[in-house]
Amino acid sequence: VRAEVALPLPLRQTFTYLVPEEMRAAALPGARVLVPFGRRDHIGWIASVAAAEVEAEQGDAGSLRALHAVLDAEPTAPAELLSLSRWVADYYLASLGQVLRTALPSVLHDTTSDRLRPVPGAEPPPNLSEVEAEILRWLGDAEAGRSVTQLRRTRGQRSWWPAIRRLEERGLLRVETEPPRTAPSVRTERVLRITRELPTLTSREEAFGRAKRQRELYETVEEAGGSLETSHIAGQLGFSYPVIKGLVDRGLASIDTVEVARDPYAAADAPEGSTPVPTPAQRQVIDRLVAAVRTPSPGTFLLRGITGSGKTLVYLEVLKEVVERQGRTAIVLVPEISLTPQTVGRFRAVFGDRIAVLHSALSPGERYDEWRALRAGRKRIVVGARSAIFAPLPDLGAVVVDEEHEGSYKQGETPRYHAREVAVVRAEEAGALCLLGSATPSLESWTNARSGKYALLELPDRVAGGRLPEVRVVDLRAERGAAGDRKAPPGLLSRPLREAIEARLERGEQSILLLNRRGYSTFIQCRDCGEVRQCPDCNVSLTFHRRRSRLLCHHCAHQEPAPDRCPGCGSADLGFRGRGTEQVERVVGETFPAARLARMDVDTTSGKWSHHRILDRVERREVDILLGTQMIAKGLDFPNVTLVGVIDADVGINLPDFRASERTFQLVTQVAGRAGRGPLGGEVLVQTSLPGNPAVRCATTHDFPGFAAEELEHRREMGYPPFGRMLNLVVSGTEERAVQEGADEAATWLAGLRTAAGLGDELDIMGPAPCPIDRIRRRWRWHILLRSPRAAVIGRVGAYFTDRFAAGRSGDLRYVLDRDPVSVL
DNA sequence: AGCACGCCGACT
DNA sequence: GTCGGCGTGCTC
Repeated sequence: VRAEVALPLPLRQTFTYLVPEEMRAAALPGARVLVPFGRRDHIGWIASVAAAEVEAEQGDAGSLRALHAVLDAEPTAPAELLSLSRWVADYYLASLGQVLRTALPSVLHDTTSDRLRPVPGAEPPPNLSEVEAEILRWLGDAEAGRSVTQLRRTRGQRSWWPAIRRLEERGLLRVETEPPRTAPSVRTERVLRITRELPTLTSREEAFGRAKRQRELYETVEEAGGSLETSHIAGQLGFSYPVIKGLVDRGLASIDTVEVARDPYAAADAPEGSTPVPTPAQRQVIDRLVAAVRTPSPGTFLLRGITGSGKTLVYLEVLKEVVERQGRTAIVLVPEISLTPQTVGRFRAVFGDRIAVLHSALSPGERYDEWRALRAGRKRIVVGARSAIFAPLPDLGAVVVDEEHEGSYKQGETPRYHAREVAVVRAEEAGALCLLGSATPSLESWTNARSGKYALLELPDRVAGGRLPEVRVVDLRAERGAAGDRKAPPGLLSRPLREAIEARLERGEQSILLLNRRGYSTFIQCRDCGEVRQCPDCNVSLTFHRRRSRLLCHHCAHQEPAPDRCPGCGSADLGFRGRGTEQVERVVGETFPAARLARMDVDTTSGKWSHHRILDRVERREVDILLGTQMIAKGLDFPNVTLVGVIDADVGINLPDFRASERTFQLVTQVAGRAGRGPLGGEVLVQTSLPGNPAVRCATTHDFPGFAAEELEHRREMGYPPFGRMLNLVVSGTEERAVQEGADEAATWLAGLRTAAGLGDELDIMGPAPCPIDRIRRRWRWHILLRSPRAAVIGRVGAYFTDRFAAGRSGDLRYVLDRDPVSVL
């Protein structure tokens, strides 16, 4: 009997192994196996087992090797998941093994935890082979045993397993496969916590004197809500341990060993008050979905509900039908950033502990626990980000994809799948309902809904008679000319926005300010020689982060101290260009000294639960003005927020990416939706230099259909999605010349394929050209965009390219194929 | 992806 | 003269 085994390598073929007699019962498709591969062992998955008659035809068993072991009594990837993974692998041009690795908890395949233990008192026979003798010698009489990994490390990489098995058979040692570790009940972490507040500037100057880095660290921790994990401070944030110690020695902070912050999701409670009763509009939508979910193939629905229209209640009612009345299971996908205790709380209020939450802060063991609970049917609903689409739920009844337009559903590394598309396929295969929800649907889904491929449902009004907030456009071009407006740099806080904020402060209401750009200023330029400080490893300028007093690269981990003079010519006249959230924070702070500010962007939320800490403060009204990047645009529901200000709606609108306009529209619409969610009503001010731009104009008039119509027209002309399908092929390498030549070669090869396959006008090859960011992490990047009206053409060409062109090459050049790219930067 | 095998410069 | 660089090629 032979098994086809999928390995988590970038090789799309499967490998054939002989299945030893005693493993036959367990060697089922989807089971994990340990196999010898080249000189080492790998964990893979059985893709299929050859039937006896097929085997007879193949002959030649001589070159095949045998499985070392089947690691599962029951396959970890049930048939349903295996078939879904196959689809993902085929569609996104990855190997089945790579997909399974992403789909299943990492403890199942990360490293083998096999331990070798000597058998006490066993007498080694004289006829041992040299390898066998070596293993026994190495193992000695270590009672606790030693791992195969250790063996490899100390004795070298080679295939040890056959010898180990022989020794095991003769009773000279034992192999114990440890079950994957489950979550330790208590984990600890070292946390730096501010113990003394320094409210005034003078007190700060006194406290720190010339200790600049300590002050920067102090303020960084302060920003993150008063405490941060030391590992994070020393790692990602780039402070050294002496700086941490300095703060402690000064008596400003302490280091505590704490039991890990209890998972806030575990404690997420039901919100106060009873579950709302659906409005007639919601009722209608719910009824249609419930009717659908009672049929054998419910299909896919797109629910377009404006911000505040109560989509979550619709989800809850559908889940009640599926889980409570039908006894089936359900998946709810949410963008990672919206996975807040508040969101989870609403689900928990109804379904209690039948819900599993899969979020990024789970340890591998915790993730595995949740996974097993779902698989065993102990939990019936999973709420999670992208990869939760692979949750092992038996008898799936519904898949909900909230904020379906979100780009974060697309995975940025292999396999580059889009969870929304996988959701549609999985639901279809399972006979489950697929429900996509958004206030600003992706143009792909919108088009599918309009063409009838999906059913369209709409919630055009806010619940409880709430109205969409009034939007005022502030034309920055006019503002800039306005005389006498010298209180703030032009373009950051216009007079109308300033007055609006002031009014909120007076009334004790809250404001949200959006600027989708981190840091203080986007680049530093010498006013004398014009030099802009670039990242040494990427072709982008470094962003100045004032609090940390450092220049950071937003594309790699590079950071360096901020210069006080130009490194090129020595001039001290440095210009800080382009504004980010840090600068907004400073200007707003100076303009409204009494206001309590909170800033929320990746720099203030890098600690584990810091973004919940910030949002909690907003909820408790300890914050008057919340400002930040796109992470404040989604899902927040604070009734006391009556003002939303968009500092610069034009950020990103001119990126050389065909989705730039769509993203701008979505962002502005979504953030505008944060205003006026309570009885107090609300107002939105949008500052822009491009009031006529369709994305900006439609967002300010809450006009999704108008935007879609206009943008779709443009996409049609250009043959861009959803009218054409695309594949972005990125060639990268460390030698600029070689990358360009590699890209040329690839393009020529593709052009030849086009001719040979008679694809003529069905395949458009654009490029090669340097990627808009043409160097990242020392690798030069060129790309070729393939475009075709037919998805099948893209699929076939992509598969051909990976298997016939890219597979044959190794070395410095890498070829990455991104199907249905979300961004082509 | 690893990890081999295989041909040309700086070291004991 | 050997150690070691990383350029092709294969892994059931």
